[in-house]
Order: sequence, then C-alpha cells, then structure tokens
Amino acid sequence: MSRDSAALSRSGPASPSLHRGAPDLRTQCAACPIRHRAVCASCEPDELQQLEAIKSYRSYAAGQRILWAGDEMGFVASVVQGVATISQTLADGRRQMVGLLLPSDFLGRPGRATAPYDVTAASEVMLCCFRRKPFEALLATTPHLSARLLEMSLDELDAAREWMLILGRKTAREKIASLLTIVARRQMLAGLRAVRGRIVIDLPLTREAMADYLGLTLETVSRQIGALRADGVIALDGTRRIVVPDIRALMAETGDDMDGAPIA
Amino acid sequence: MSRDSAALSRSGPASPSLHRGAPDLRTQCAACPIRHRAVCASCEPDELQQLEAIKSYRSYAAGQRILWAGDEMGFVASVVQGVATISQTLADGRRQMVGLLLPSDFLGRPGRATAPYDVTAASEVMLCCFRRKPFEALLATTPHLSARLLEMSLDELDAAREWMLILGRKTAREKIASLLTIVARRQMLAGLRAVRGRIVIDLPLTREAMADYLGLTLETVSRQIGALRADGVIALDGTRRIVVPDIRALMAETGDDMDGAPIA
DNA sequence: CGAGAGTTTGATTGCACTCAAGATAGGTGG
DNA sequence: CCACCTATCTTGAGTGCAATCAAACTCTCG
Repeated sequence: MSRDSAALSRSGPASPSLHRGAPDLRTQCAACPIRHRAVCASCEPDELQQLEAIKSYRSYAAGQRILWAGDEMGFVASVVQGVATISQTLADGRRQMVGLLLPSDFLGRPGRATAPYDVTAASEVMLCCFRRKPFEALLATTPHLSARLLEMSLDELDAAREWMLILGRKTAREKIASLLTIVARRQMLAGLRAVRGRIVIDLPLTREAMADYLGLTLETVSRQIGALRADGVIALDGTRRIVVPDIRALMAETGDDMDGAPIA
Repeated sequence: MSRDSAALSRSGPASPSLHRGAPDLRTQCAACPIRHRAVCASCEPDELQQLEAIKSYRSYAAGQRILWAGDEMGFVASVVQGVATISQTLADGRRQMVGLLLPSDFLGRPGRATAPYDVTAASEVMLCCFRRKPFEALLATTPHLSARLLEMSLDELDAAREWMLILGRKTAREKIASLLTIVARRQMLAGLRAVRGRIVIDLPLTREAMADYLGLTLETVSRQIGALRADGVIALDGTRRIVVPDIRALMAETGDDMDGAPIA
C-alpha cells in the first residue's frame, strides 16, 4: 500500500507533517485534486483565499490513528488523498465502522470540540486541515461554504441510511457485493478506471476493516469474497484489488432493486 | 393509539386535512409546541412571519402512508406531534427502518424533488408543512434557518451512526435495550415523564416496526422484550407502554460504555 | 360477541460466529 | 538473493443465536 506514497509522506509515521508556509503546488487550492468536490467546491477566489489562510496539510501513514474518541479537535478537514475510517467501539471491544472517508469527504463537525469517534488512516492519507474556530467563523459569513457543507452532510446521511439497510437486512454475500458496488460508484464519480465495463476497485481495507464496515467477522468476509470469486462475479489481483468484469452482475448480488441508475 | 387523538384528526384517514387560513391557535408559531426545537428554532419574529406565509398543517391517521419512495415532494415539514417512520425496502420485501421521526424532527431534503424513502405515520401525526420551493429560497437568505438545519442534519447523522453500531454489532437483547434508551432520552429532552427514576416510555410502534428498526424479526423482538420483563429490567403497561423502574439497569443492557451522561 | 390485527410461545432450521490450523504475501536483515 | 518473520488471509469443523415455520392467545374495535 506504499506503492506510490514516497512523494506524499515525508514525515515519520508517528507525527503528522505540517507543510504550512511551503509555497508548494499542493498549497494552492486551484491545483487541488478535490477542488470541485470538497466543502470548498462552490467558493469564489476571494473565499478560497480566506480558507488558505487557515489551512495546513497533514499526512498520516497507513494504519496510523488520526483521532481517538474523546480527543480535543482543533481542526476540521477535507480528505485530499487516501482512505480513512470512522469507527465506534462497544464496551467489550466489538467495533463498527460508521464512516468511510474517501478523497473530498469532510471530517469533523463545526461547533463540536471533541471527537466522538475514532478515525484511522486505512492507507496513506493527506488531509487539508482548517483551524476549527476560524473555520466556524467563515462558515457563518460564507453561504457558499455553509450551503456546500449542508449538501455534503445530507449526502452522508443518505449514505448512512443505505448502510443501515445493508447492516440490518442483507446477507453476508449481499453485504460484500454492496460494499464493492459503493466503492466502485465513488471511484467512478472521482473519474477513475471506467474501462469498458471492466472496473478495477482499489480497496485499501483489510478483511478485518471490511468486516467492521459490514458487521461481519473477517472469516465470513474472506469466505464470501472467495465465493463471489468462485462464481466469476469478481476476480482478485492480490488481496486488496478487485476486478469486476461485469458491474451489473455484481449489482445483481446486492439484493437491491435494480431500478436505480446503471452505475453512477 | 387513538386515546387522545380526537382533537387532532378532523379529516378522514385517507386524505390529509389542510388547516391553512384557519386563524387557529395551532397556526401561530409562538404557541407551537416544537417552537424552540424545530428547524425554525432560532428564527426571529419577522423570519417566522415569512415561514407562516408558506406553511400549512396536515394530519395523518396511524398507519397511513405519508410518502411513497419515488413520490414527488412538494413540501418539507416539521413533525409537530406523533411518530413517523422512514423506511427502505429490498427487492424481495425485506424492510429496514432508517429514520424515526419524533416531534420537532425535520422531514425532507431541500433541493430534492422526489422522496427516496417510504414515510409512514406510526401514530396519529401532525406535520407543519412548508412549500418546498419557497422554503429553499428562504433557506438561502436566512442564516438562522440554514444554520439550524445544518445542526439538525448533523445530529441526525450522529444518530444514524449510533444506529449503525446497534445494527451491526449488538445482540437482540442489546438492540431492544438500546431502542428503549434512545426513545427514553428523546422523551426526556422533550420534557416528559421524568418521575424520580421511574420512566414511562410511550412507544407507538408495533413489534414489527421495532423489528424493522432493529434489523430483527417480530418474534425475536417479542421474545427479548419478554426476557427483559422477566428479568425485572422493564415492566409492561399494555403492549405499547413500557415502564422502566431503573434507567441505569436498562442502560447497562445496551452494551455501550457507561461513560456517557446519565440520561440526557 | 365475533373478527381481525397484533402479540406471544413453541419447535426446528440455518447462517454466520467461534475456535483452530495452515497458507500466502510483504517486508527485513543476513 | 534468499531465508525468515510477522501480518494478513484462507480454510475447516463445530456451535449458537436469531430466523423460520407454526399455532395459540389477547386485545381492541365494530
């Protein structure tokens, strides 16, 4: 998972690196890969300038904790690159992932000072962090920002509700197919890998992380992925990369109504 | 469930009644029971006046569908009174509740024209409906409104995530205890029934609706409620009213960390 | 008092969990 | 370059919790 991460992580794995002040390409919003999908998507140049003044980049190594539940949160952030997970733990250690953060997703809640969930980098992750207090001030005076945040929050709520259906009512096999479909859809929206029906899903999640997403055990995840492979619905390229020869066949395994749009 | 509903429903069960124009007590926001918790909570008098111009009340009988997935939505609304459910259905009929609407909760999504979920009245329900288009216009010009809606959406997202943990990782017994705890907490926040530890939960949900909430079957719900009763954790007053002699004992059954605030 | 929805209880089944080895792969140091 | 080491993943056997199938019971309500 550190195939192409050399350029990204210059700091040690233990402490996030701060690139603030470096007149790097990455500090210019205009060249930002998530410019048109993140919370800042509808901001005007002058509004971006205000955001630039309170932002800084932080990188995290795969596996590194970004936040612990209960931590003081001095910032909110956009995910620029990589995948992070939001999870909750029961008294006896049972864990459930409650959020999957992909590039352009927003992390943190304005008005909340302490993190209610654990956040962990699943792959190499780069965040664009905004100091919380000034961000909240901007939010109050910048409709372009608050309207976009509302829209993103409502999208997340929809995603959470789809996820509830998966957790509450789907079989193990349907859960796996649903997860793969969801990630494939997100990757397509981000403009990646749409090669004539043959879709490659890069899922930097361990079997255990998938199990925590789906409310299963890692053994069941492994068995069901094996079964989908044996049935020709998916193929594996290593353990973390999944090739889907026919996305419609995969979607037929999710248990959903097939009324929705083909893929996106 | 129609014990005290005579004053509420003047319309037949099939078609919602519209009280618009009647200079009734209920049409005055100042006297509204959810005035300080709903989406309009932080609005100034002049802003309320603008809302009054686009609002109307609708009542629904217990069991009546409020919206079907795919329906055109001409309005968004606040729940004034009663309980409604938001649910999703799989191709073969499996159903999962993905939202529980209690008084002051908001229904609908600005910018969305068609309902993605089924919405059903679980008890007698009264909605305060705002025509969607003018509401969206107000939202764009009224920070008091949009900020409150953002806050409420983020609260709902938190609730959805707590719910995911319940669906994904809790046992049947823990699920029941969690549902009761959540409803008890909401009722306390609404200022009801805090009689010296002895809490009465009015849950106008059938066993089947609870099952749809928790990702269980109605038989399992019945059995686990029976088990909690047999263990003295709860008592029943009819089938829909639950008495909790010791809320801490109930919360101990949820599987959660007991770090959180006692009740609220 | 009968009808029907809703609820409870019982018997059995089955899917996913648990416990337990192995297999594979990525990374490290000799 | 290879052998090793640890993570991760796969596979197997047996169990258990909740689902399923089935029937009796209990409220309201007409």
